[in-house]
Amino acid sequence: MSTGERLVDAAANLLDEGGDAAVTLRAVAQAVGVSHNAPYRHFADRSALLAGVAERDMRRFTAEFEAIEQQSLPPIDKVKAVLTAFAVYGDRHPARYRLLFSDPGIASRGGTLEDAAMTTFLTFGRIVHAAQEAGDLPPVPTPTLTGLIYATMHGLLDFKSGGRMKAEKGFSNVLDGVDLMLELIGRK
Amino acid sequence: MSTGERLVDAAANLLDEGGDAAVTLRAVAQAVGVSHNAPYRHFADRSALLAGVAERDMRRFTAEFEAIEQQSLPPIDKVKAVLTAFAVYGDRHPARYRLLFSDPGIASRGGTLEDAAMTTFLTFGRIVHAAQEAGDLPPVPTPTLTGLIYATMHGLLDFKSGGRMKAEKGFSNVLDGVDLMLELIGRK
DNA sequence: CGAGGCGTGTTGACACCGTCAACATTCTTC
DNA sequence: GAAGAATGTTGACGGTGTCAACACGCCTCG
Repeated sequence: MSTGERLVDAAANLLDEGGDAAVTLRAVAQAVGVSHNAPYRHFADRSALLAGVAERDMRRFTAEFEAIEQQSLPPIDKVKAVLTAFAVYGDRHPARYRLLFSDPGIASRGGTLEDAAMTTFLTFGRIVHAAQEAGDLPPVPTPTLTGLIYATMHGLLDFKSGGRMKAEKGFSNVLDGVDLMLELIGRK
Repeated sequence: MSTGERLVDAAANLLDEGGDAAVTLRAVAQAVGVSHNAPYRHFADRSALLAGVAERDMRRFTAEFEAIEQQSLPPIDKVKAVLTAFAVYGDRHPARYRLLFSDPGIASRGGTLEDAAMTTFLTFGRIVHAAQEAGDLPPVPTPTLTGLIYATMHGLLDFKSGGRMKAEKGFSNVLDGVDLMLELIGRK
């Protein structure tokens, strides 16, 4: 594994253990066993390192979704499987989840990360489209519906990972919210 | 205006102008015209100052919602008015929006801010409940439905304010997404 | 074969930040 | 009017991102 990859790995671990604030270039370098300035040989600055983590995880999402797409399942169950994958990731790696889907300044840095994010979205879009054709989701334009489901999922997860999903929000569980949404949205 | 209030004001302005990173205790102090350590006489630390901004804005939301509640409008239009208020605020003050509804560590600091957030949610809940009674929203439990609408709204706004609402997401506008959601969710 | 360039790593420095401690001043209250 | 709290100031500390300068090894090409 190259030093660059090891830096991304270490940054991801620190993100899991101590959140965004724990990802210090110095701490990352120390975890890999190099000097405090070595990361600059691989990433332009701290933000670029975090973008590296985001891009790696985003590509993993795409791969996971493509695997789901090719399973033999009812189309609506594939949609649920994708949303479950989001929820599991958000649960296990809240700081990384927020980095990928909520951090400002990471999304807008353009380049390969943006491409990866779009690919993930388009993959999900194909799965939504199949569920529409099966009649399990309403026949509104696919990108719009995909965006709406995506955003709902994200809102629930962001509330949860930000500590804002208390009793008064009416859910004990993100997936309950997802199921309710799909039920309400689904064609009657 | 007390120095404490002026500090909150200055912090809110810096948030609008340069985002979270621009809110330096030293910059806030300078904007108010006091020494770099004066803020510590009013807030325990940087996080407490930001929580002060969040609480002030959260209470303003509650007041705005209560005003909407008492207008003479069809119940479903009150729901839309509330969601529009969210959207306008998120558009004008993205960094503050994220502070209130997405920042981890601000929500979980407990105390009066948490109370204010719950009050805002409950106020919105009453407005949703009225729309349910009018038959414009499905008769699922009100806290659950309120949470779902709240989360969807938040997901759309968070994508937008984080620079993640591109063409491929299917919306040019947050309110389009909100309208679609209400339409899909509304009883047929 | 050797010289030069480039990728990689190191040390050291700088400005800036949040925070703490100590001291000064003003306001309140009995 | 004195005591004490509230408020403000100066100065220092460790930690952080980043830049500059230097060192080493590998590849390339004349």
